[in-house]
Amino acid sequence: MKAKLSERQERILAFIQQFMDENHYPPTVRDIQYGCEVSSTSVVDYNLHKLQAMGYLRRQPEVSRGIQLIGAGLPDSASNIVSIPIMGSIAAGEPLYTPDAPSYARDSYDTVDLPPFLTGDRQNVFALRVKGTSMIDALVADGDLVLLEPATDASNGEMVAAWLNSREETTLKRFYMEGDMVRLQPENSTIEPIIVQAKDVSVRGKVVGVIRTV
Amino acid sequence: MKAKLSERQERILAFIQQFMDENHYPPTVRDIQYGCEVSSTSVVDYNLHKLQAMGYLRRQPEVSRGIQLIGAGLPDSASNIVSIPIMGSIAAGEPLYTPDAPSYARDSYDTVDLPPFLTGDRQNVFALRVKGTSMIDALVADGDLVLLEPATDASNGEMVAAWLNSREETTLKRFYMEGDMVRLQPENSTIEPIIVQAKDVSVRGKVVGVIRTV
DNA sequence: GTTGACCGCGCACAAATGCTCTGGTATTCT
DNA sequence: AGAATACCAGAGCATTTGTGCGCGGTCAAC
Repeated sequence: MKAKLSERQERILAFIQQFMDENHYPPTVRDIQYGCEVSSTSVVDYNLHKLQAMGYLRRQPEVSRGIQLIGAGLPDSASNIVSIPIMGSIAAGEPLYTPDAPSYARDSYDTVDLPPFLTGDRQNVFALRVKGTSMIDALVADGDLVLLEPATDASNGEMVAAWLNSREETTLKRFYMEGDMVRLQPENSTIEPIIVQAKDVSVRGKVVGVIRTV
Repeated sequence: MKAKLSERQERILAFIQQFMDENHYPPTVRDIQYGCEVSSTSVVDYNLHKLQAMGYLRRQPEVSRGIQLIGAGLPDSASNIVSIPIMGSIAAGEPLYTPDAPSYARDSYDTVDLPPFLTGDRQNVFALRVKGTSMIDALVADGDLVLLEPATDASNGEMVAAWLNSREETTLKRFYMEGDMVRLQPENSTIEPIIVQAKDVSVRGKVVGVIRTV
């Protein structure tokens, strides 16, 4: 089914992409015709049918601009994105975060748009900007963005953001409950774990992702 | 300028959003008419003009489906996503990657959809899945997704994917040219750098981002 | 009441647009 | 060579679709 594309088909495909980037709706047959210097709409129609048969796009019959590109054969479901608020930074102090703030209050924060595969089906995911290198043993660098799901407790082995009374700071570690002690294991196995009384540590959220840009 | 919306206008706005989520092109005036149970197209037109004047959307005159939502709060769900191919894995072996494959040949790979802030304006960004813990000194864990920009050389201090002849493996390090030697400095400062002859190392790409999901 | 802004309704026109029909030109197959 | 196939060109039809126009209703101000 995946035959090679003719030069004209390549061009049409590229044009559709460009068109949808510039305007935010699909082109008409005639848009493509002029944009690709084709002499007839029928040629465009012909090649669109070909491209559809090869799975590069989908068309809605009888509908103007009823073209949607199918990138990489994915049936388009991945195209919606979610806005995640960046609710402060995490370093030594406590990040400013109120778990049950109304969702509309998210408007007051910066946000990042992310594809849903990063958040799964979790609700109320938020992000924190990491300041400093204190999380380096959790494989998190200065400037990284950490995605968190609000939580107040965790299962063993989960990566959590935990508040340590003794140090008065929040840190990212793997969580292990051992009797009435809690072991906070760094992601980096060459670093020693922290073991504290359960009452001296409180979970703030579970880590669901880390994003680093350079 | 930001007047309050009538119930009908709210509904129209919501319908446009829903419509663009389901199909991936804007609705026609009549789509809105039937979708919002309005009795006439002129009413839709009237309200669309209103909404446009209030800055909720933009219309292209004389153009079918020439509607695009703007406006805060509504993440532009359809566009602003780039598809990045996952071109293999990086661990001990050489990742399979041909730099000048035609762009549509990307179809043969899995892809991830990412917002553009992760790639900047770089071209041909691709992704590699990290296998194993050998990159842990670069703050990269097993299963992470590394975003790379193709490159054959690098400036000092840049994070690169480098092939080491002596070890026959690709690794992620910061790149420093020092005379005819190259120092590959781990991101994690507690780990010692690798220093090799310049001829024994070849840069494969620059790291532009790291993504971790748990 | 009268006026006028605001909003809705129905209709109709003209442009935009998808699609088809006919015919042509290469290239490949038999 | 003849037939089949793939692709293109031009013209035109039928539907889709944006837009304008006339009319009616509501409501507050005067």
